[in-house]
Amino acid sequence: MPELPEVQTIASDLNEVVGGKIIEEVAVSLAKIVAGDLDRFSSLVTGAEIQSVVRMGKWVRFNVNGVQGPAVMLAHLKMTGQFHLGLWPGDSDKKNGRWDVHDHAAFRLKGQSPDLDTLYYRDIRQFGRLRAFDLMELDEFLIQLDQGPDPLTVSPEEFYKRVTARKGRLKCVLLDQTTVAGLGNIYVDEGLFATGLSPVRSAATLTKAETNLLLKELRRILNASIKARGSTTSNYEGLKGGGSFQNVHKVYGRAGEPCSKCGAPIERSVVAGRSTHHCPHCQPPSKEKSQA
DNA sequence: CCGGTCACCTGAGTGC
DNA sequence: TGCACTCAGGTGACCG
Repeated sequence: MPELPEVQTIASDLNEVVGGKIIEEVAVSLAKIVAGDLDRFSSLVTGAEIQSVVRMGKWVRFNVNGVQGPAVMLAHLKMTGQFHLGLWPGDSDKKNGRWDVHDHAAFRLKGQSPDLDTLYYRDIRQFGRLRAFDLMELDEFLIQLDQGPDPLTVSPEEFYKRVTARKGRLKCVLLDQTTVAGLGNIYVDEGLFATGLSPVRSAATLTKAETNLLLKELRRILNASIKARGSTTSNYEGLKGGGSFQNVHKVYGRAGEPCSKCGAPIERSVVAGRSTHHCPHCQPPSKEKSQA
């Protein structure tokens, strides 16, 4: 589900609402949602104070100060992961909450208002994962993950180098989190449309001017989406509600509708196994951009 | 190195 | 109503 703007929204909502809170108790109702050893996870997280919550690519990163020192909890939401507040799951007592079918982990927070004392992780399709590390383990994990730089902060030179170092099709290269980390299907389609680049163009053939423009357009779109709290199509929302950026998508989810630049119908195709939306007139596969 | 396909899951939408 | 089928914002494994 979520890409960079949505994860950014989720992380900053969390930072505001649970930053500074202490995790008093952890419960996991679906063991596979925690990657690695569950006891290790619980011992790292239980009793820890949440210092801050930030976005790292498409990961939500909780920086915590645990009983045995600093630690980090990472959440990858994949398609349908969400965080929401509720009541600690209990039994008969009316004051207790209940597991929803799709809630898989619960964190009881100290100092939270008594009617919403628990942060739940919910995930309809169960693709997402939670993991926890001490700082040594985190280093190892991040090396193995090999995420690229953030598209919002990467330098144009670095972006040019990373994109053109790859022989694959532009769309695949941008979706690959080792190129840059945070783009997904929606924002790649939107960025390519805004730049007039074909999704199937070989990444290695891009000029410096083209990658510069692509980066500029991606940033413009990502920042506008962050302002709108992201795009809501089905299963996404932050702690404080969903976003509205889907209303200004130019190509994503608009197959058959007229292109906003030239009026030609937007085409849907499949690239890299992902549904891909582009204007065949404004984004021709040849090297040259078509300027009417 | 590269692309294609499947697998992981549930639910919403569509067409018969 | 019901059933069969397709699709979904992500990634990782496997195969040729």
